Amino acid sequence: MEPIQTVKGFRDFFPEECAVRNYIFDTWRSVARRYGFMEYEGPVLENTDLFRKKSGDEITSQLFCFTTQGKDDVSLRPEVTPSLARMATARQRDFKKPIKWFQIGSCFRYEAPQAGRTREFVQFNADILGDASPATDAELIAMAIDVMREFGVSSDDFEIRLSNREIWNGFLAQFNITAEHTPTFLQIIDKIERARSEETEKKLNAIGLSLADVRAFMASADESHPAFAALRENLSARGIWQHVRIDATIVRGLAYYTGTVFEVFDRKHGLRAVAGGGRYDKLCSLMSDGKVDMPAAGFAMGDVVLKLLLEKTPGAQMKLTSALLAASSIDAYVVVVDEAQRGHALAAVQALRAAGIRIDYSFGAQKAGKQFQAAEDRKARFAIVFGAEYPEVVIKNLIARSQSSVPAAGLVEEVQRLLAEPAIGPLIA
RNA sequence: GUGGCCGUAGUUCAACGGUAGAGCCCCAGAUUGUGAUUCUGGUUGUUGCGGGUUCGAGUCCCGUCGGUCACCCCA
Repeated sequence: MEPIQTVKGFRDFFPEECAVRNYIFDTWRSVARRYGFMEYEGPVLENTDLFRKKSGDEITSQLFCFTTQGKDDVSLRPEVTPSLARMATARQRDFKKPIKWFQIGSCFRYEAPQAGRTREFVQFNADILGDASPATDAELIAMAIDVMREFGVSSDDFEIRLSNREIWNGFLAQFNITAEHTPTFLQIIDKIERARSEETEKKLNAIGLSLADVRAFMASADESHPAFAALRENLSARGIWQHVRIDATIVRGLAYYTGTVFEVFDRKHGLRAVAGGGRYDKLCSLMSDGKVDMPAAGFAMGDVVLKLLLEKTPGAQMKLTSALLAASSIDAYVVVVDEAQRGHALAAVQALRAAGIRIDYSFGAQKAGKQFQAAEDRKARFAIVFGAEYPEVVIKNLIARSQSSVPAAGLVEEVQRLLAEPAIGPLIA
């Protein structure tokens, strides 16, 4: 019989990987809450029309879509912004503005898996709706920066590449290029650093432009451009403008963005963008058929590229390792040396756990050596030994290799006292 | 969607077209109340799957599935 493998591009999370995933989620969540964002969640499965409405029919080739028994045409979500737009516009009068929401959840895209790209991935989404000011854009960029710093990724390792679609609109107007050419043009700009210049020149000529004009404009679009003035002032006041670099080639594909656009890039490893986002003032109107016209901006960060970056960045690697150890270790392992004391040991296990102490022990009779080895394997800080001397109980510090003895009646208090002391030894978080 | 490379024990990898192996891991013992080291023994494979060539295929060929990388795309 053929073994059943995971579906192409989907992942198992064994405890080791699951701990990494939890660490990433916890970090995202803690920064978002620090910024005063509220967590929400939408359905993983949506009517396919929701995504067609935003992006057009051709996008369905990269959707996980199928027809249900009830003949509904549905898709696993490739992103959460359409769901967010529906939710926010449906009840927008119930929420004071600005609406600051974040979300963490799986998304799905039917694409060829490769480095930094799977078919199932988790995105962190942060959005601010109902406020069109540059202060909103600044808040989102600041949060993106703080998320990276919270992971231990420094300015040596990442940067924010910032642009604004308005500056290209101004450029196109200056050369009297009609709006119908805008998508084509932005696609050319998106690829300008990767494509050969003859190709780019040819494509630009086709819509009445020249590469020299575009290059000249890009060189002029530095941080002194008026489109960046308010953002620059805001982020400078926070002391984080140095993370930002103006890069006019950032246009974010063909999406719904209308103003500020930015991406988070690693600076050393040539990875895909870690995060991307920007202002999308027309999307709510589009998704609500014009009923709700609400400005919005947001960004999304995926877990796959982020994890690659964390593993390649020494400072982030250290934080990750210590978080993993803290998550996987236990406080104490109860060693039953004299099986006659198992009842007393179980009572102590219950009492210690009730006090919030992380305890493990062996289910059956085991030689003492095995039990101490198990305590070591579980990265326990203490071993609590139940032997013939009961009601005296031995508490052994597995790091310092010292031991003491307490009456069973005072065990919980004594263990709490010992745990409150700073651990002596390496790598205890 | 296109192309390159890869697929052998739980894992990391060997094996000229000629009997499928090793390290690690795991389990047990040496060791009757203390973690290391060491030693001993043990479990595990239709060589991803399906065809073909051959006296004989893990090895060569075709297909397929999966992994990986690049291109396309990247909401």
